[in-house]
Amino acid sequence: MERKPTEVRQEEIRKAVLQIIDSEGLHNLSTRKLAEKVGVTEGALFRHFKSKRDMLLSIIDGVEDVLMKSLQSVAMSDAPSSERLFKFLCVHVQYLIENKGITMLLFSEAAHSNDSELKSRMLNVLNTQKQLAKKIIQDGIAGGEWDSSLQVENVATLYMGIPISLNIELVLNPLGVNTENFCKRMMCLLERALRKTK
Amino acid sequence: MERKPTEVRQEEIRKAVLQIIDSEGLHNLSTRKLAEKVGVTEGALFRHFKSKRDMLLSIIDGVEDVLMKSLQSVAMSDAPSSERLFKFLCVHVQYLIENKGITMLLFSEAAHSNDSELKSRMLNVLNTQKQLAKKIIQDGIAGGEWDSSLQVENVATLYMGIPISLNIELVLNPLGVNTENFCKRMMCLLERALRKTK
DNA sequence: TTGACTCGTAAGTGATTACTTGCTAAGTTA
DNA sequence: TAACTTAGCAAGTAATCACTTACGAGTCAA
Repeated sequence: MERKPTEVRQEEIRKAVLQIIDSEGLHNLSTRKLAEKVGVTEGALFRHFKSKRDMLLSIIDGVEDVLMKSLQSVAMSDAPSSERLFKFLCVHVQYLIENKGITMLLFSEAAHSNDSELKSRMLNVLNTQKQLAKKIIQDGIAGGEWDSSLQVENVATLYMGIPISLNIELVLNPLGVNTENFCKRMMCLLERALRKTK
Repeated sequence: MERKPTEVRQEEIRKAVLQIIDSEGLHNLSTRKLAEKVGVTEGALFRHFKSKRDMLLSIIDGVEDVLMKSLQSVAMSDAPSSERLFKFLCVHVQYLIENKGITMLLFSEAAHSNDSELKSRMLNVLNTQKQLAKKIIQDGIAGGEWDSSLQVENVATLYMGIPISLNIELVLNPLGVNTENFCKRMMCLLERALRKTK
């Protein structure tokens, strides 16, 4: 029976939640499995979070504090647009790789949660990601880097599929995905789509 | 108490399963909700499928028989590659719009199911989609339509994100997505990425 | 030393899960 | 019409769900 301060256990629980979602899916996330993974009894979990829902909300807090702030600062920087877009994609993908359950949690809860606070916060994260991507693309077009006949909205829609493409890759090919180069390979295609028609 | 032949009820049940997955997610698909939606008791469901698992397997049967066969025939046709790719995307997207729970079911079960038959069939569907897309792209490059410096694999990865981008759009913007033009808008960007660098 | 506080356990709680049982009436065939 | 099959119902089942309760043991300040 190992005792740890509540902040440490909370972090362990959040990590375990994401691990279970990543490996078994949200519908297999039970407090029993979670307790087993953390190495405590079910009762102990509720010492640190008042409900399962609160664990998920705490995870979103982390996404907003870490990922969204980074994305925001990249999108608002004054680097050239193509550099910004690449950096944006890298930060985005890196975070999803290091926090593997997030993609499914975000996507699944944004679409299907019957908890309106949870749902709206998930939707907000997705929507903000898209708006930031749009800003970069818009800047690149206005600044003459990219083709002015492009529709910003469409490029942003295409962009939003990319992080999930990575998840599909990892599922189809769990061993051999080159996550290092993933961003470069996708950025190369985005650049081709964005460049000016001469 | 309305009696219907088992084939009719089976189809009603499959539709109801997908409706629930689409609107509330796989983790909210219970036999209770399902029975309510179909308009029978829970017991009656098990007259037509021997388990909940069997309902999902029957849905995959449909995906393989209808969607995959159509995609196959489009990919193998002798039309120009850009026409084939557009048709491929249209057939793909059209099916997902008409069977709205499929995307989440495919994606979620392929990644997370602990049922190995279910999982491998879902993976097979995703993998086949990607392989067919690769064939079209490869043909277009070999035939001189598209740029020979492109990596087929990367374009196919990008392609696989597009149907899910549609889902994200529908979630972010449940009323106002122009699904009519979605394929055209995405195809336009794909064409830009694929065209030759002069 | 005592008393408060914190983090843990074991053993519950009622609700919900997928699924089964025993029965009945409608439809079909002999 | 009688016999059989099919598709429905109401009322169960054990298992699992998220969560609670009552209690104990370590830490630390007064």
